[in-house]
Amino acid sequence: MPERKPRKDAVRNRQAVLEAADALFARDESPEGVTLAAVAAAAGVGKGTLFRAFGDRPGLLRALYEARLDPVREAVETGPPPLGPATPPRQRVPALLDTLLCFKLDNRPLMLALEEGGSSSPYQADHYARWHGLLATVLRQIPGLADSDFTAHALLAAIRADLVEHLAGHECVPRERMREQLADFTAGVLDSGPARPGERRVIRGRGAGE
Amino acid sequence: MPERKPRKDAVRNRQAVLEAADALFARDESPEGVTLAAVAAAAGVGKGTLFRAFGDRPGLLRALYEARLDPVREAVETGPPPLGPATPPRQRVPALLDTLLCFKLDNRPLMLALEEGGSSSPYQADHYARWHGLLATVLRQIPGLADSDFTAHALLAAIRADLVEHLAGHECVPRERMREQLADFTAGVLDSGPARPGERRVIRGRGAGE
DNA sequence: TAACGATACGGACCCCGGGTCCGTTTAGCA
DNA sequence: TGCTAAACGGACCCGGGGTCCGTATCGTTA
Repeated sequence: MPERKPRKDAVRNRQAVLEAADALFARDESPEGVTLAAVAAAAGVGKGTLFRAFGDRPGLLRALYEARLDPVREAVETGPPPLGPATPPRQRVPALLDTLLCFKLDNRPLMLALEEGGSSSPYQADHYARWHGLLATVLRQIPGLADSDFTAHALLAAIRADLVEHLAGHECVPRERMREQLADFTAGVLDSGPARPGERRVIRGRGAGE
Repeated sequence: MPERKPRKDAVRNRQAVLEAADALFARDESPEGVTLAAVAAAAGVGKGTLFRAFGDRPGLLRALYEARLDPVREAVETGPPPLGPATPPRQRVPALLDTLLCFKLDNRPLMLALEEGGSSSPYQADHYARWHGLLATVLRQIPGLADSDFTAHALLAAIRADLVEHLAGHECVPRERMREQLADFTAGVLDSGPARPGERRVIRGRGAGE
């Protein structure tokens, strides 16, 4: 793979676009309102340049996300407890979720655009697959938990960008409050322990079709 | 409020559009692909008619949703246990969630379009507010639960249309399996019981800013 | 039943945003 | 300094939501 180095102006422009996008997303609260033409203009660059550098809207969002996420990812992959791999699962799960929540709180417009802006399901995005995979793996190491895959999905759903935005933005729930609520909720899920045998809850029909 | 009766052709056309939309959403799996022009054409009606009858895309979706939901709503509001108001909270919560899940499974494309299609947050929609309000109210009657509002949000998030679609459509999780998973998850949340005093879980920093 | 106002119809039209194309410019190498 | 490959940029295209208004239809009154 030769992978010849890109031209200087290319990297400069790429950077300019990244910064302009960052600024625009931070300023406008509605990510839908941020147009790619506007980003290009703010970066002092033509639309063509922007699209060549990032492919399409999701591509730009992804690039922005990766850049911001980098320190977090490192802390998760190789850092010390309570985030790093050495942490016992029962502690690591809430730490991961809390970190993700804080990240989303710190990058509300971006995360909103990333997760919910696209026309295709956020569950296709591979950043989601990564988090889900990690979380499910850690959950699997906690004995007595029902279905790690589903549990991971459900826990991640509790901190979806638009829910976070709704709580923080519209209902004005303060940061620390949300963190507590999430922690309590997570603890509830994790503590539910091995379902005492024989106490399976029957849900009883009314399933609107079958 | 006189509220004079609408003309016959108006109600006929309205009905035709509703049915055409129903059919189109059922056929195409991707709700994004269903264009309002296509719906109008399928109904044998001009776009103008469609927009006069329903206002805009969300309006049409809402109308479709209300129509389908009607029996469920009735069962919830005035029906017998385990859905109706007479049910003890601990049983009613899982019953409500299971019902909602089944409803979403039975109306996947529609619910997908309704919840995630719009450019604005699904948390603004008042159908969400209704479900959340009901669920939170019931949760509040269960002693020892941390935060009913947040818990309601989180439980509803676990059955968001796009997650349901992802599991049912892409990961091919069968209906009964999903119902079980949801039931187990819900039970875990509900059983977590009154947090033993003094055992508050500290999440310890790493909150990406503060 | 004829005539007339109110109501509804329908599709051409507008707007806007994502994405493309290609003639022009520029970096970087010899 | 000259040459080529790479990058630039903005005019352009496309498709979908939503509007407008001249025309057709309803249904009511005489």
